[in-house]
This record gives sequence, structure tokens and C-alpha cells, in this order.
Amino acid sequence: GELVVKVTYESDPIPLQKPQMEERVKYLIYHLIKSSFVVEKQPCMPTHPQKPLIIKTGVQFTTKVRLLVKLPEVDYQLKVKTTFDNFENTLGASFSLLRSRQFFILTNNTKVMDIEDYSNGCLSVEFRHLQLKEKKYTNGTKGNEGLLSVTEELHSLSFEACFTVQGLTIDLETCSLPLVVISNVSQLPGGWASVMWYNLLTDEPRNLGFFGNPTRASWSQLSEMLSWQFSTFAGRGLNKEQLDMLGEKLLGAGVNRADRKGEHKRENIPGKPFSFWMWLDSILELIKKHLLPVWNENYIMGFVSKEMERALLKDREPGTFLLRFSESHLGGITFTWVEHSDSGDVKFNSVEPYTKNRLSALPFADIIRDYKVISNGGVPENPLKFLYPDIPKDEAFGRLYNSQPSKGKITTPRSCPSPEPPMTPGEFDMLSEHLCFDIDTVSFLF
Amino acid sequence: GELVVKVTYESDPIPLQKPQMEERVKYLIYHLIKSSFVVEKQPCMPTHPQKPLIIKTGVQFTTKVRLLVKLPEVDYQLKVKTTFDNFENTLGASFSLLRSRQFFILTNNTKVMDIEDYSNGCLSVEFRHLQLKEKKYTNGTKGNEGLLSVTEELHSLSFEACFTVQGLTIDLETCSLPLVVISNVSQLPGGWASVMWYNLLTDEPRNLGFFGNPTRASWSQLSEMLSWQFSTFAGRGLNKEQLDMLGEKLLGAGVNRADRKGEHKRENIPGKPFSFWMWLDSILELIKKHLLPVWNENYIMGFVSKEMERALLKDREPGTFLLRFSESHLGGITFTWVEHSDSGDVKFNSVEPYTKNRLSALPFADIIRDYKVISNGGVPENPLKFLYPDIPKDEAFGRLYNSQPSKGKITTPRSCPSPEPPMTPGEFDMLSEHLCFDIDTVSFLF
DNA sequence: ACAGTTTCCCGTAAATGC
DNA sequence: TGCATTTACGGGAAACTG
Repeated sequence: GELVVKVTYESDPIPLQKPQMEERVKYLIYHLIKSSFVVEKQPCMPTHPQKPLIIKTGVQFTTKVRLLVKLPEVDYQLKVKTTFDNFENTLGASFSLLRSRQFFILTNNTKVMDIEDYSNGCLSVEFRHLQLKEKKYTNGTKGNEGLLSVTEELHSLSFEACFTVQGLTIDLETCSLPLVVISNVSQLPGGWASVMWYNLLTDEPRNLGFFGNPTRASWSQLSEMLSWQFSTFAGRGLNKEQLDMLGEKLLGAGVNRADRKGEHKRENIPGKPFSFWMWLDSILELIKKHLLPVWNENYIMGFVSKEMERALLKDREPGTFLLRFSESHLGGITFTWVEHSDSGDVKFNSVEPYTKNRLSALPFADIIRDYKVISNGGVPENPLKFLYPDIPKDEAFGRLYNSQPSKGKITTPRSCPSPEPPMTPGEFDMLSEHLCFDIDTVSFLF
Repeated sequence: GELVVKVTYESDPIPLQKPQMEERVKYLIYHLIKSSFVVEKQPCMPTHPQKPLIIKTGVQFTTKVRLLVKLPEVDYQLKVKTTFDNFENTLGASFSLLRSRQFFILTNNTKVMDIEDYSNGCLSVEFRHLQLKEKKYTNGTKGNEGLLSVTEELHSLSFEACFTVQGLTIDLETCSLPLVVISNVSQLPGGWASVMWYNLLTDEPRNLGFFGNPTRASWSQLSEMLSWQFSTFAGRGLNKEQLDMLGEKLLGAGVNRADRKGEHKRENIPGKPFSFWMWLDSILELIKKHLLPVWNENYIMGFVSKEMERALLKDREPGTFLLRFSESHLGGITFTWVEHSDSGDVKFNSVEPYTKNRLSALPFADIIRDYKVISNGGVPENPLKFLYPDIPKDEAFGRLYNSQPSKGKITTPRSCPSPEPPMTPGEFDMLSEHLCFDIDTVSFLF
């Protein structure tokens, strides 16, 4: 406005357009502020920081929203209200058709935004003791049943606030990414599979009906995610051989895997009482809790089938062994070694898989060191000599012997760049003189 | 009344006294009914049937009240209301001075009495899903602190009902025996110690201030209770030697123990982070869960001090061993054996105590069978030959080898006769023609 | 700082619901 | 009946609280 008064000229179009421009600026500010109300930290149980967006009923969870623009004029307390599955009410969409359960926030659900001390003065609020409870119906009117399993039923946490700035009343409204509600930690692997799958296959922020249709991912997407999982949980991703073996297990044997697509199967592996994803998660947990040093040394081949195992070991020195995860039991690791019988035949032996219970009693490296079988002579002897292909056992595991139980190296989720603001760069420049826009440290799911 | 009209004579005093007699009968009926409203089953967590009168906050408990007299005229629903620590309000006594905590019943606390199908028509009601929660004060006005530990703070569950029969309005009111409220199972041994101690030392039904003063029990009382504990939990009581050893531990060494008295110490055993009672309870639990067969064969000497142990073993055959509970750790059992060194000296050896974790992996008898040490020759050998005094190991334990983990023989608390009705036998006879009195199957605490 | 006490929540088992 | 899901609660650990 000042500028227009100072530098003007006859038939200057600016003064005439001034009302429209002011409207335009107002409009842009309105939408800028609305779009700057974001979820900074997705809902997450503090006890499972590596598995955000999975909430167990009756267990506290945490989430944080933030206003990315700085509003110097706001001199009153900006109250934010959290509601569960409120989004469809607001937008009129009805995903409840896909849901069999309804939940509500049991604890106090409003909190006042506060200026972040470490930032440039933006407002934010962290909800710390939210808790979900299922709505129970006495009159038997549950949502429609059976379409999806509970770990594929997507929900969301909504945030609302309302304030007035320079005569402009703005309803702020945002919501979390789709999240899964479970009632027992035993459902956590299934829920985590859904969250991963969702993020793998869509950029939509809130397609709550995502699992209503079967979805397929390309092998390149899948393998990238699989490896990323392991590097996040355990500090070391998967090598090509490991990925190939997993792909075979997931998609079936096939030479040209590049163009095969995997479905998000919640069905169990044939003959097993668990799905691929639960099996994988049980392995991740086992590595994280009990196998970190061995895993990070790349000593666990892991996903070999029994046929492959034999093919690899049969021409090796007797006493050569490899480490692989149990295919028949969740969260087990075993070793297989090759030996030659007196008649010269090749023989393969395995132990019963070690599970977390046994591993918490004795670290895996020590188990390998101490393992003994009664050989022909009746004298107990350790049959494990060389880690495949030919590393002498003590050379490989020597440093790991007698180690304390692994402490679980803390890996933090990577943050990705925040989304583009919904305007052109020019508009952004203009507005950024009036408002302070902070786009640092906004981390979404990953 | 009828009788009086039929057989009467001049100056018969009965007709004149009739009004007074009717009053007297009414009075007796009133008090008979009032006193027949009793707690049939003391409050108890169903998961701990052997430890009644201990309630954990947030965990369901069960209790049952009953009207021992049959009331044919009652044709309406008799509603019973349960309240917690209501008794002092009613009676004006104030035990709250001794309490630092207050609780309330979280769940539905009223229920209608019903005719018992297996009895002669008495009314009873069982409360099944009661749950306690602590009252929290925002204004910091807690009861007085620190006088008693929480497991010595006694509470009670009250029951009220009101009904009218033949123009007589009767307020029914009763309450449970004193009970202990805990917030974590780790407090269960302490609570159980209090309940036992209370029942050992008083016949008062509701002296909620019992632990306000130090209490002492005679050794004969104590030893009887100790033995009873073991027979209830494990099916086999304590023999004289075991009791003597326990008495020494509890009261200190002393020849004439008969007149020594034990205090109810909540203090820890010197140098240990637990009290005698918790130590004892940990042993009871260990026996119940993992040692039943061995205990019931009387093979566990149990409470030997280390000095006594040496004295017993030193003149025995090498390889003689005995079983005793750990004195330094809660819930552990160990064995000590004697051997002669090459120089002819007597040597004693013990193993690290076995706790429930190790025992659930392998039954104790199998541990004894499989135990090996590397002897001089480097060959693993089992040093356990004779169970003290001289039973060959396999003769003693042979039948117990390879047994399934013990299932925990179910022992039900014994019931004792119900208390005398509070009237003379004559009064009782008279009234029993009018009312049906059922004094079977009323079991109080034990 | 500390000890007694409570809260939290996993993981197993049992109960419930469909 | 069987399976999917929830509830229950022991037990270990963390959090609380004077």
C-alpha cells in the first residue's frame, strides 16, 4: 500500500487493482495459514518409536501438530482439539463402510498451542497421554463385518483449532496419516505390514479405503522397502542375495522377477499359521533384541531355503555352517552344518531354532562357541568349524564371544523433505516478507 | 397364639404376657435375621483363590453374601449394595486415622439376591466383577502417612440391604473380614503375611486397627500356621525338624522356644532386601509351581542353615546331598553335596540356586539327574549320589524323572463350622419352628 | 537422593464374539 | 464349531511422590 502511494503514474493500473490485490493477498494468506497447520509427529506409542501409526487401545500415545507460519499478532491461547475418525464427518466422505470398529479418545483431548522455544517462534502442541477406547454397542449395530481384517482397517486422528487474525477467521484442520488400531501387541506385526504397504504404494495422505481393493507392488518397490526395514531396525540392510531369497519366498520362484508384482497378502503362508509379513517382523524383532552384532557383521545369511542351503553347503569343507532364520516358527534362528559320514556321504544337520527366550539366556555368538554334539566316540564336540563359505569360526565370532546381551542400537527414522507449499514460488516470495515460514524439521512418517 | 386359646386356665399368666411375648419374639426374629446376613465367601481375586482378602486395584474380585434364614414371605427383589470402607461411617468408628489411602468400587456395586438352587431356599448373591480404584486427591489432603505400610493397612467391604417382613423393617448390614489392598502383585506376599497374622492372632471379626500396635504370637501358634500354610499350598505340611529350623530363623537360636514370641516384623531380614514372610511366600510359590512331587515325597529338607548343613553332611558318604531353599535369594532352591578331597579333607559344594525360570525349563528331578561337574579327570560326572541321609539318588528320584512340569495340585481351603448363632439354644429351638435356618456350607476365611 | 508405592505395558492365556 | 479379536492380569520396569 505504501509503495503504491509513493510511486505511481497516470493511468497506473495498480491503484485500480488494489482492492482485488488485497483480496488476493488475503486469500493467499488464508490458504497459506490453513496449509501450514500440519502434523509434525505422527501418532505413535512411545514404547514403539519405530512403528508409528499403530495405536493399541488402552495404551498411551503421543502426537504433535504445528503451525509452520509465525503469527506475531496472536495474543491469545490457541486451543487445539483432537478427535478420532472425525475426518469423514468434516469432509462428508464415509469410510466407515469399511470399518467394523469405532474408537474414541478416552483422555483429555484439548491442549493449548505454545511457542516452541528452540524455533523462531512458531506455535506447536504435543499431545502426550492420549488413549483410545473402543465404542461398544449394546444394540448390536456394529459396522459391517469381515471385509477387512482389523490391521487393514485405517483410521485417522484429526486436529481442529479456530482463530482470528486481522479480521480473518480461520478454521484450522488437519489429520494424521492413516493409522491402524490394535488391541494386543500380538497384532503389531500385522499392523506394521499395513502401514509399510500403505506408504510404499501411495502418496495420498489419507486414503482410508486403501485396503478395500487388493494392491500390488513391483518387486523393485518391495525389495527397497524390505532392505530399508532391516537398515532401520537393525542398522544393516539386505544384500542382493538376501533380497533374492526373500523375493522367491514372497513371489515364488521365477527368473524374471523384475516385472512380477507382489500382493499385500494377509493370508498365511501355505501350511503356516502366519503371513509373510508377520514372519518378517518376528525376524526384525529377533535381530533387534538379540542378534545385532552378528547381523551387522553380515554373518547371518538368513533367508535360505532348505534346498538352497544344501546346494551351498554340499561341496564345502566338513564343519562348514551357515545361519538362517526358521521358516516354520516365528522369530527363530538356527544353524546348519555339513559333515561327511564314514561312508563318505554328505550329511546336513540343523539345531532346533533358538528363540528369544533361549537367546536372552545366552547370546548367539556364545551359543555357537559352546554348541556341542556327542560324536561317535561319545566325547562332546563342537561340529561348527567354518562359517560359510570358509571363515574359521573363531575368526568370525571371536570378538563377539562373551559379549553382553545386545543393547539394541538406537536408529532414528529418517526424515524426508517437507512437502511443497501449495503455491507458486512467486507467491511464496511475496508472502514470505510478511510471514515467517519455517519449513525445517518437519518430519512426516519416515 | 392358637395354643394359648386352646389350653388355658384361670389366672393363667400366659394370656396376660402375650403382648410382651410377641414383642420378645419380634425382637428375636429381628436380630436373628440381622445376624443371619453373612459373608459366605470373603472377597478374593479368582486368580489367587488361596489368598483371599487380598485385593489388587484394577483387578476383578469376587465375593458372596447370604441370608441364612429362609424368608418365605419375601416376594420382592432384595437388592444388596456393596461399598468399600463404609463400615466406620455406619458405626462411627474411625479407622481412617490409620490409613493413608482410600478406595472405591469402580464397577457396578448393586445386585439382587437370588434363591440358591442347591439349598433349601435361602437367598444369596455373588458379586463377580468388582474392581477397586484408588481415590486421588488433587488438593493433597491424603490421610496420615507412614504409620503403616500399605500391606498392613486394613480395609473392609460392606454390604447393605433393606427389606420389610410382616410389618418389620430390617436394615441388613454386614462386612468382610479385614482385607489388604495392593497395587501390584509384588505386594502380594506382604499382604498375605498380614492376613495370616491377623487370623492367627485375633478372633475379632473387624479390628481394622490391628496393626497399629505391634503384635506377638507364641511359637506354638506360629509353627501351627507355618505348617498349615505348606499343607494348604503344597499338600504337605512341615515336620518337626523343618519347623525347628524355621523357628531358629524367625526367632533366633534358643533352646526353650516354647515360651518365646515372634513379632510381626515387616522389617527385612538383616542384610537382605526382603522380610521373613516374603521369603517364605516365595518358597511356597516355588513349591506350588515347580516342586510339588519332590516336596510331597519329603525330599526337600528346605530350611537348613549353612552351618547345620555342614554338620549333617560331614560324616556322610561322599556324594551325599541335601536340598534346601536359598536364603539369599527369593524363590530359589539349591543342593549341597559333600565330597572328600584327595588329601582327605571334607569339602562342601553347592550350585547357584535354581529359580522358577530355570525350573520351568527343566523339572527339578531331571536337573538332579542331569547335573554334571567336570571332575579332576576332565570327564563330566554327576556328583550327586545319595539323598541325605543315605537314599541312593535314583531310588529316591527315579519315579520323578522326565515327569511333566508339575500341574499344581488343587487344594481347596478347608471350611470350618459356621459361628454359633448369637442366642441361647432355647431361643434357637423356639424360632427354628418359624424359620428355616441353614447353617451348612458357610465357610469363612479358612 | 531415595524408598515405598503406583503406573505402565508386554506377552501369554483365557474369554468373547461372530 | 472354529477363528479372529479382545480382555485379563502376572511380572518386570519405569514413573511417581512425598
